[in-house]
Amino acid sequence: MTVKQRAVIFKALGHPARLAMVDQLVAGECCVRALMELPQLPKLSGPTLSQHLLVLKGAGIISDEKRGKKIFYRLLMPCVAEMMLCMKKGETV
Amino acid sequence: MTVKQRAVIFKALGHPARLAMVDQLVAGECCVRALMELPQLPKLSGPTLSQHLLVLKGAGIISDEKRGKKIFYRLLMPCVAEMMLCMKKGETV
DNA sequence: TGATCAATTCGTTATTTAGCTAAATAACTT
DNA sequence: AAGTTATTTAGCTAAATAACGAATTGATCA
Repeated sequence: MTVKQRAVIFKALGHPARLAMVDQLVAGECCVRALMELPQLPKLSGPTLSQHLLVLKGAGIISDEKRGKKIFYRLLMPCVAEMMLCMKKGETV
Repeated sequence: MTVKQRAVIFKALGHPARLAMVDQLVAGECCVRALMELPQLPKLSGPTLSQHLLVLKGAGIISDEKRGKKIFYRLLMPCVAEMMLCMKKGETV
């Protein structure tokens, strides 16, 4: 993995809204509506969230799958999930 | 550790120049001149690098110490070092 | 003291990002 | 077929970021 590739991943995670969504996705897949209603997010518009999801997808962190009229997002990188848990605990940082 | 705090850290790591410098610091402390000459960095000016170092410092990822006329930077977060090694190997991601 | 080296701060410019509203698409429901 | 729900695309503005050269600071060396 090159420096550039890694930078794209970190950059994507470097926004509170995107990080909050990833936090949620660590617990399991979600549709956009559910992500929109997270209390940690400072109520952003639907389109704005959609853009953030696109950024995460572009970085390869999440994937989406359409089922019925909903689109479900899922975390692709287990390592990211571990990192999140580690950082949230505040251990070692 | 809150979402915002974590986002600041990821954001700081989300730039190729900063990530390349962190990569180098994983191996041990460095002065700015040494960091400027990293082959992975697309030759940026001194002032520009200085700003990037400030961002990393602001995020709490590195610290600096003046010794003689040089300033040495050092990595503060062991967890970040581990993450880097893990990602570079490309395992699990 | 004056020159030099290491790094930073300042002031400016170009680019990118974040957010919004309005409009469009896609799939279900009646 | 028309309406509803879920989400994205388009087009825009304001704010943040990245980069540079010039000037500045602080410490050593001659």
